[in-house]
Order: sequence, then structure tokens, then C-alpha cells
Amino acid sequence: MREKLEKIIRNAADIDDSIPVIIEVPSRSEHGHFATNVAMTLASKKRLPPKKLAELIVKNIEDKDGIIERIEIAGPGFINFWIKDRAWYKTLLEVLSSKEKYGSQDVGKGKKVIVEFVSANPTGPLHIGHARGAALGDSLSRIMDFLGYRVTREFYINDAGQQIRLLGESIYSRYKQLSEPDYPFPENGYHGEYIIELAQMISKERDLSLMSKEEAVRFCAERGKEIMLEHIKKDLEAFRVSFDSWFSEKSLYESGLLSRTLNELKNKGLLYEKDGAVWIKTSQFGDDKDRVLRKSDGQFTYFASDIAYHLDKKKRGFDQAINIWGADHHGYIPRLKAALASQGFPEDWLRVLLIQLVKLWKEGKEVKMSKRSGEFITFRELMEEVGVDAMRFVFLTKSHDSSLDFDIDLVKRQDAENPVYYVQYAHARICSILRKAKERGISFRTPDIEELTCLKLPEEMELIRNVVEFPYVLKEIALHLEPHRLTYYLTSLASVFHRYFNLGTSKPELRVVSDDPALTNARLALSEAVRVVIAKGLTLLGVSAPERM
RNA sequence: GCGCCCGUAGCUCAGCUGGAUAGAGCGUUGGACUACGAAUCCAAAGGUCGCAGGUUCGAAUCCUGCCGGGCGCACCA
Repeated sequence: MREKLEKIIRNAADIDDSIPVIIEVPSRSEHGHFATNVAMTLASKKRLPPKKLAELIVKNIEDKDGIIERIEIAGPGFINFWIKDRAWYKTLLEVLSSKEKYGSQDVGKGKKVIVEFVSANPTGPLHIGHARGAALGDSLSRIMDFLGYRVTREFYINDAGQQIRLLGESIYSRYKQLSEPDYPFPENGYHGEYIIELAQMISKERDLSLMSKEEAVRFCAERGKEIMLEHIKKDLEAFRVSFDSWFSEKSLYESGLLSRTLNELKNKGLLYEKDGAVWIKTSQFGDDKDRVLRKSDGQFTYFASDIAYHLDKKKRGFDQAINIWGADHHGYIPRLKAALASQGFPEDWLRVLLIQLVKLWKEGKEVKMSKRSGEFITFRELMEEVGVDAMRFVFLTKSHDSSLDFDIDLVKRQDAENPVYYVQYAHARICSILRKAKERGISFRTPDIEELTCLKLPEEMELIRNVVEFPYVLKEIALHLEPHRLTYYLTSLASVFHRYFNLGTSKPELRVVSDDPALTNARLALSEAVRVVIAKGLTLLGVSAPERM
């Protein structure tokens, strides 16, 4: 519907694709079904007063398909459109014939996109911040996938650096403490309870006392990492997140990719030595200063492997990279972008979404997370306590760049306070209506357009208009990378439906299932369309759409 | 000190990249079921969009400066 209208407006105003045409749904119904402000934005360019221009545009409008009921010029120069009922019925039929494919469209045009998210260090259990990243990354991937992008979900494993070594030392120390309680614990070691469990587990698998300390630490590091990764995978699976690819940082070293990358950079004259370290000239590409790639002790920095990693993403043929990072990494973006710019990457090839902090609340108090003390609520505990549906939905009710207060008690409650049930309930309710109709011997069949003309209530027309916005909402999400818009859309659609449904509580003739067979079938069709969209929307959020609750 | 994010109803947050009288949930107050499911609906109260300038037909949205909160500014990962 929007596309049709946009074409009509573009033709009438004689503007090409270089100028965006904004079509909005006015907040007030007396301003029409759609409104555009093109006359105002174009006024200065065309050197005409907005109202005059609006009149000209309206005069030029050719409505070949006959979808427009009425046009009005209002306020400072808005052009308001009312669409014919018949055109709305037609779009409703499209929903019913497309079913769960409704909303799918080729926005991505086959573009290959890599979405990298979670990427937690395999040195400890996932926490709530990872959960937020997982919800965002996975839903975004689902949506982009649905819209014609070729999406790869990747988890980058930081398994090369010092922190894995430290994991090994921590486990080893806990192992020793089993027999010598005073055995020293590494200064920056991982304090969590899970390290002790790992120590017990690993010492059962293999007799560490037969190894040298060095051997044992390495073994603990390797096994500890493996076990942690298994836990991470299981947690994510339980959260309905699956990755297409697990990319190991270590493999960058082993495959020689890292050294090849450094050679390339060197050949391009981007590297130099100073104070015994190797530096890259990122400052020439917008970074504050140059950065070290190889430290004077010969070790590579994390930044070095990250450059190699991102060059590899490009080599693997991705047209766009989307990274989801914790906000504490924001200072890192300019240097990575600078390094990529030095290799001629387009500015927007890499898009980084930062997720702000999650503050956890329980019993009215903030739950402080401290890695050092090892006191934190893990992803898994949280998932078991509040449930996957509620967790995913709540994470996606906020924009990723605003911090979020997560109140466990509130999210746990299975009542009106929890928006996820509100939407799921609308779905279950529609399923119930369809069941009820069947029990009464009414089998719903797809109507033709004439049969839909008995949908006349303002609430019914409003429902149709809302349902039909779905493809547009998805498109905006993919373009702006903002899946949280979907939760708002679904909540609002559910709200319109609940209101519609409640009309029937006092007036039986306004129920979906009534004595009038034709009307009943049309209303069942409308309800089914709402159901289809809610079910699809929830699926794209990774939330279940129950038929009963 | 420099940089990034945030500041909207009592609380938690939206606000469709500059539009018309700023929205939702929770909370508060009052109402609607012997059932197409009340996990719902209806109504009321609640706002200087942090503050001050600027840009223009028009600003919560853009630019500048303050104020407040969070997070970063390593030859750490």
C-alpha cells in the first residue's frame, strides 16, 4: 500500500529516487490514513509556497488502480490521503494468501551479511549482558534473513590470549587447593565458583599429579576452555540462538593469516617500529593515535588479530559486517574502522551496535555484578528463573543504546505487567476463537473480496491497516538495525485486537463468531490475518506463539 | 582533561531520522465477565521533553554551550 502510494506521489511531484519521500501514518485519524510532507520539503527547491506546490502535486496525481478515496491539503502543506475500503480488503487477502511468508520482501537483494555477536570469552559463564546481545543479534539475523539478506551468525572465540592462560592457572590452583588449602591463587585469577567445579571435573578426567606444573596448567587451560565453550553453546541453544560459525582467534595464528595480514600492511607502508614495538598508522585514517600491533616482548596485541579477523570477513565475501559489542568497547571502534579504512573498506562496511549496560534488580535492590568476586547471576540462572520468552521480549523492548533496568521479579510475573504475555495472549485468544468456531461447525475458508465488504466497523478497518503495516515495519528494522521496533508494533497490534474483541463482550452482534455466516467468515479471515502476523512477528523475535496459555 | 551513549508522566521506556494537539506499560482512582478466554477492555488524573541559546514555515528530534548519570581513553584482553 505504501509503495503504491509512494509511486503515485513521486509521479505527481516529478521526483526521482534520490529524494526520499516520507509517508507517515498520522497520529490523528482526521488527518487521513497516510500523509506526506513532500510539498513542504520541496517548497524551497521549487520556489513555491508549500500550499501552492501541494495543490500542483494533487492536481497531477494519477490514481490508475483507483485506491484513493479522498485527498486533502491541510495545515502548512501536508497532503493527506484516504484509501478506499476495497483497496484495504485487497491487501488483507494478500496476507491470507501469503500466510507465514507475509512480510517477506527482497530488501537485502542477496547481500551477504555477517552478524557477529555474543563472542564471550570462554573463561566463564555467560551473564546478562551476553543475553541482551544474544537477543538482539539473533532477532536481527532472523529478520534480515527473512528480508532477503544472506546472513551468517558468527561467534568469535577469544582463545589465543593471556586470559586462557589465566583460566588454566586458576583451575590448576583450585585443583591444588583440594589437597593444599593454602596453595596460592593467581593474582588476577577467575574467582567464580565454577572454577572449582572445573578443577574437580578435570582432575577426575586426568591425573594432574603426573604432569609437570606447566603441563598441568596448559591442560587445565585447554580443557577448561572446551568445557566452558560447551556450556556457552548449550546456554545459547536453550535461548534459541544458534550460530552458523564459531571462529577461533587462535586459528588466525595457526593458519598464518595473522602474519600474512601483517606482511600486507607492511608492504603498504602502514607499519613502523618504535621502542621495539610494531605500530600501525591508524592516525592517518581518523584514529586519535597510532596503535601497537606487536609488543616489544614479541606478543601480538588483540588489535592485531582483530584486524586480521575483519580482513578475513571481507575475504570470505561479506558485503557488510555487523558487530554487536558491549558499550565498554566503544573506544575501540575508531581504531578498527581506521585500520579497515587503510585497506580501502567503505566507511559503512562495518556497523557496530553497542549495547548499553543491563542493571539487574531483585526484590527492589540492584544486584551488583562483580567478576572479581565471582558474584553474579548467570545467563542460565536467569533463563531458568524468568523463561526464554519473557527474557527475549523484554530485552527487545528497549533500544540497544539505552541502558536497561531488568527487574527479575517483574519479568517473572505472568500477568499484565509483562508485555510478552499481552502479545502471546492475543495469539492464543485468536486460536481459541478459531477453535470455537470449528466446534460450532463453522469451518473458516478464505473469502473473496466481495465477502470482505461486510467488514465495516472502524475497529475492523483499523485492524486491517495495522496488519498491513507489518512489511514496512520489518523493512525499517532491517535498514536501521533496530529490532526493538517489532516488539512495539506487536504490542500495538495486539492492543487493537484486544479492544476489538472486547466489543463483543457487551454486544453479541459484534462478536467474531455470530449468527450471520458471511459476516462470521469475514471476521474469522480478519482474525486469522492478525494471528498470522503476530505469530510471524514473535517467531522473528525468537519468542513462542502459544495456541493456549 | 578528551571521546561515546543517555536525560521525555511518580517508575521503566517508545517516539517511525524535522511535522499537525508528545505516546505505551506499570503504579494511582473509578468502572466492565454465569464466559467467541478478565493474562482482557473502558475512563480519569499525571509533561517547562535536563537547562540556555541557535538553525526555519515548524524542534523531543539538527547545531553550540552548560548541568546530571553511565562507559571508555594501555606495548590489557
